[in-house]
Amino acid sequence: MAALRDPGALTPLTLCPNGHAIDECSHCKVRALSVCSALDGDELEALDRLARHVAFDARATLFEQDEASEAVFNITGGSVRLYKLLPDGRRQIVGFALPGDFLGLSMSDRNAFSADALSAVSACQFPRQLFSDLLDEKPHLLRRLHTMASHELSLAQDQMVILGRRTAEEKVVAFLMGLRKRWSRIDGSTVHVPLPMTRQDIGDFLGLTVETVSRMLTKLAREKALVIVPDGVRLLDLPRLEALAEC
Amino acid sequence: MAALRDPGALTPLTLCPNGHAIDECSHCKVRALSVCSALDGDELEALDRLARHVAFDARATLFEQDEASEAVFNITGGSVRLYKLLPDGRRQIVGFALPGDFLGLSMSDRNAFSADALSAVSACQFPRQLFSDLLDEKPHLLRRLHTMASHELSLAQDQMVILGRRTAEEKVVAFLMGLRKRWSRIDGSTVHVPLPMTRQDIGDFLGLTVETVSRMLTKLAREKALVIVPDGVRLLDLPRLEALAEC
DNA sequence: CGTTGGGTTGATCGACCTCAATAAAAGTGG
DNA sequence: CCACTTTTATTGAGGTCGATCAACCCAACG
Repeated sequence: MAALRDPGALTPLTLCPNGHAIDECSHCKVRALSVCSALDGDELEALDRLARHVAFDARATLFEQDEASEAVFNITGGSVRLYKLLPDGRRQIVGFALPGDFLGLSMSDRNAFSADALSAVSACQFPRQLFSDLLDEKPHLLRRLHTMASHELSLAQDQMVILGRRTAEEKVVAFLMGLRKRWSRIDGSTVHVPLPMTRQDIGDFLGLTVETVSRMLTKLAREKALVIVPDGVRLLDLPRLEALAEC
Repeated sequence: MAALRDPGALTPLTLCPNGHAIDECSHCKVRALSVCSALDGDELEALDRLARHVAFDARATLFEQDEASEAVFNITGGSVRLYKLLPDGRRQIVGFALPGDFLGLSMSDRNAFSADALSAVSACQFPRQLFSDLLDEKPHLLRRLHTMASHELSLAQDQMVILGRRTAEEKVVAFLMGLRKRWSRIDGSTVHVPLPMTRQDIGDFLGLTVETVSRMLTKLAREKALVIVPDGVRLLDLPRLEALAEC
């Protein structure tokens, strides 16, 4: 695990040769959440032969918008920011990838967005074309991928409601509640919500400015709905927060 | 086709018995755009056995948010509004379905949104469970569905940029340009953009009020960037509009 | 006809943005 | 380990874009 913090690692590092990968997978903490779940021994083996276990330093780029897509990733640790840039510099973050999330669901040949590491990130990397070929051989894997893509689509539509029809306060609360739900599947935590991204990132995800995000968080803290802690928040008044996030 | 305008048709009508359905399909105008494309004879036949050709009057409901999903649809004519409602009545339209579009890509057992007809609509309807079973037998069909879902996801992410990081004017222009692109694949038109939805619908899609949508359209018309015509707009200054929509 | 549902236009208001200053935290190099 | 810089976060004052409220027009239709 020391390799994760290798200060020179601006490019992916192979943590272990493919020959040992089965061992890696059997220890994988996000197996049940990831694309690998619900695959039988045969399928998992085929998938595993394609996998390279890689790590990225915080701030490293996984891939960039409009570039040819060479690989797809299954995130096993850390968190990743996914965003689109407008020509004039305005930025919209389209999602944050957490452990268990899959990048490249669409299998398209060009990246629809950029992705970079918010913290040290570990991932399983698969060559895109080989992974795509495998999908044609393993319908079970394809079905799993489709289920994950459908879930992503559903989250994207929820985000549309948040962006289009909610107030600044509601946006921030909905964001926290949504993130809390996702973290809880990973680390089981209930009231502590780690925020590995900056206020600016949250703003660019919610269609707000940094200042407004900061103001809303302090307002919620002043009203004792939550406490701001180092690298995150602790939720205090869940009923009130759930009412604000509604549905 | 008279059945499409049957005034009593609040529930789906079968346009033809299943036995004739192959004939229906061979005449289908949106075949190349829809889920049916790129399927071989065997697959198309299996799909066809499940299909019921149905029609809805304008304003009819195809299905409602949170209800158990009983069927999936392939739209063959007309247009459909897809939306989510907040408990307090605020509405976010998550998309407009045009001919060739598929409703139910996610195959989930509950509808993530409501759908109702903006105009008279014709569609191929498939029982959800049977369609899902067919996906397990025909990987080719699943792959096609996944490709369509990925495309939807990409559109949803583009919409996030529009909702989160664009001005009212840019939103309206981006909406028109996006719709133009979609219509052009169906009817080949280039500068005429039919708008079967109300200004309110456009507002609820873009996160704006009716008044703002109306004001932006008149502004664009005043500046000779477009002309407002009955049931749509005609785009005049494409370079200017493309510049406003950027990327 | 009157009624109803869309659409447009104007006047006013307020939620959020912008600009600016400061504080706190995290690196960085000696 | 401590000065120094850089990045991130907070807070305040003032401005603006789009919302709200209200009036009116127009076409469709019973």
